[in-house]
Amino acid sequence: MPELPEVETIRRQLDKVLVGSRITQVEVLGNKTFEGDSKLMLDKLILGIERRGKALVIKIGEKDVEWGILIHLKMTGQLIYEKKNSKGKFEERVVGGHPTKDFVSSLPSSHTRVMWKFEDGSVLYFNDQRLFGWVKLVKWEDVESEKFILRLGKEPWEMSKEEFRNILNSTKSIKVRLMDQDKIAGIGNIYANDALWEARIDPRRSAKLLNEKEAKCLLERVVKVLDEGIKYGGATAMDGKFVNLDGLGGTYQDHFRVYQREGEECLRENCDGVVEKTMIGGRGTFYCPVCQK
DNA sequence: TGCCCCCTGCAG
DNA sequence: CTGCAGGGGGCA
Repeated sequence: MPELPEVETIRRQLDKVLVGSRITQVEVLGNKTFEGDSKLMLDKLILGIERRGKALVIKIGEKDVEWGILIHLKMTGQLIYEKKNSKGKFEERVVGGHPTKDFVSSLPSSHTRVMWKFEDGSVLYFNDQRLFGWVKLVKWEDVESEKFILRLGKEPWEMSKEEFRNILNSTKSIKVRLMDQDKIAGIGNIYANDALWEARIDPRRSAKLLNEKEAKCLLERVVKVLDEGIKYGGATAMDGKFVNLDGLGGTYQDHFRVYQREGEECLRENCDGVVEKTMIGGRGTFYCPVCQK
C-alpha cells in the first residue's frame, strides 16, 4: 500500500523513536510473514532505520555483529510503535501504513504478525491484513545482495535524464514502466498517476514513444510529486481518526492531481476535461483525456 | 510482456 | 454477490 513517500515518512518517524532501543522480546504470529531466526534479534540494539525503494531496513546489532530487518509492507502492512507510561497509559503512538482501524484499536490485533518489545516497555507491531507483506532477518553484509534489494532500480533523485530515457526503451505503457521497481524504485500507483498528469502524458502511451523533452519533463514531475508526498507525510485516508495519536496521518491525499478523482474536473487551469478511470496492468488508472496526450 | 497469483475486507 | 484495494513475484 505505501509508496516511497509513505515508507520514507515511516522511516523518519521510526528513526526518531526507535534508534537506541534494545529488543528484549520478539513474537512472530503465523508462519507467512517472518523469514529467518527471530531469536537472533534478542538483546540487539536498534542502530538505524534505512529505506531501499519501498522497503525498510532496520539495522540492529551488538558489538560487531550486525543484522538487517527487511520489511516490506506491500498493500496492507502497517508499523505501529507504541509507548506506554508506568501506569499503562499511552504516551506515544507512531503509526504508518494501510489505513485501518488497527491504528486506533488495542494491540496486538488480529492482523498483528510480528511484535518487537523493547527494554523501556515500548512495542513495535507489524500488522498486515492481506499477508502480502514480509519481514526478513539477514546479516547486515548480506542486505544489499538480497534478491529484492539487488533488483531495485535507482531512486528517481539519483537518476540522470539519460538513464531515465534508457529505461523507457520499452513497448510497455509508460505507467507500467514507471511502476517497475527494477527500473526505477519507489513509484507506485498514486504517484505514477499524478506524475503523468503533471507531465501531461497519457498513461496508456508506449514508453518508447516519449520524446526527449517529454521524458525529461516526466522525470522532473516524478521527483516533484514524490518530494511533495514526503513533504505532506505521505497519503492516508484516515479522515481525522488520528486524534490523540502522534501519527503518520499524511495529507498528500488533499493534493491528489488525478488519483481517485474519477468524474471530477481536471485541476489544470484552462482545461475543461473530466478525470477518467481505466485499467492498466490491472491497476486503476486516472487521467484527464483532454490535457494528457 | 501480459496474465495470474498471493490474501482479506469493504463498498457498491 | 462482484469488483476493487497505494505491491510484487512467477509463469508461459
